[in-house]
Amino acid sequence: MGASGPMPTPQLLEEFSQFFRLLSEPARLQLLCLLKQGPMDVASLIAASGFSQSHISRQLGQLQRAGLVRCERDGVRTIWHADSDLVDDLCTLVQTRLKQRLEAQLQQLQTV
Amino acid sequence: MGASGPMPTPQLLEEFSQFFRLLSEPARLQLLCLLKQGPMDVASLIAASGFSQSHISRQLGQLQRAGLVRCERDGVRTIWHADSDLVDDLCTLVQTRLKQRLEAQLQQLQTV
DNA sequence: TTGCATAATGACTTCATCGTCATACAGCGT
DNA sequence: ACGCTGTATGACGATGAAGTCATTATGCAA
Repeated sequence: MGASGPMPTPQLLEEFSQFFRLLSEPARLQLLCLLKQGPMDVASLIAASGFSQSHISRQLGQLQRAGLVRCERDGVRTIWHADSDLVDDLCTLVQTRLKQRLEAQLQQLQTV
Repeated sequence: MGASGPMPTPQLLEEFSQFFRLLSEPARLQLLCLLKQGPMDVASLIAASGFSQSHISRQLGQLQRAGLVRCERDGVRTIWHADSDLVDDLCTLVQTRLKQRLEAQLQQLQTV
């Protein structure tokens, strides 16, 4: 009953944590959400986020290495695309959980 | 078609990233997985993980504040429980994605 | 070629968090 | 009361990543 799956290997734990670390930075999460709305070049990302050019470039690099975004050169510009629905799914799960917690806390207040 | 949900508010992005940050540490992930197997006291967690007592205590504190674990005192011992299936679900999603990526890379090698 | 615009990278500072050591706290037994 | 065991916490050094500035690479136009 309480039984659960096997313990993940240390390597897998490491990979999981590395992945989650990518999402642990609001800046990266925001870039991912912006790109989710549609492909954008860096200039547009700067305008939409307020971050510096080099900061954005670095974060996109990390996301690209993880396969969460990809880029396509258009002349002198670089158009970036979100390349996975995974992040949305993860955020949806987390959001549901956050809601449950707040509702539970609300109940507690009302009961007492 | 490519249309996606609305941009999350900055506060929500912050909450998401804080949550993912919790999972960005292999130690915490490991503790969560261990507790997933069943409730344990700190001594057992020390034996199973090899981490120091104070380190484990701190990590459990963070996980508790996020509602991912809860504890119950049994005399002088503290029994810790995993308190959510969320992490398993998140890891499952991530693992699926990692697998897809590796398979894609494998295909590339075979095609070329 | 030169000049201009866009994007990526090196070097650096700053800041947060891990992880440890030592200590304090809490509960049980004598 | 005291000691003993198990756990939590303050203080601190070390490590890693964020974010910026300056520079370099890349592509287009004249």
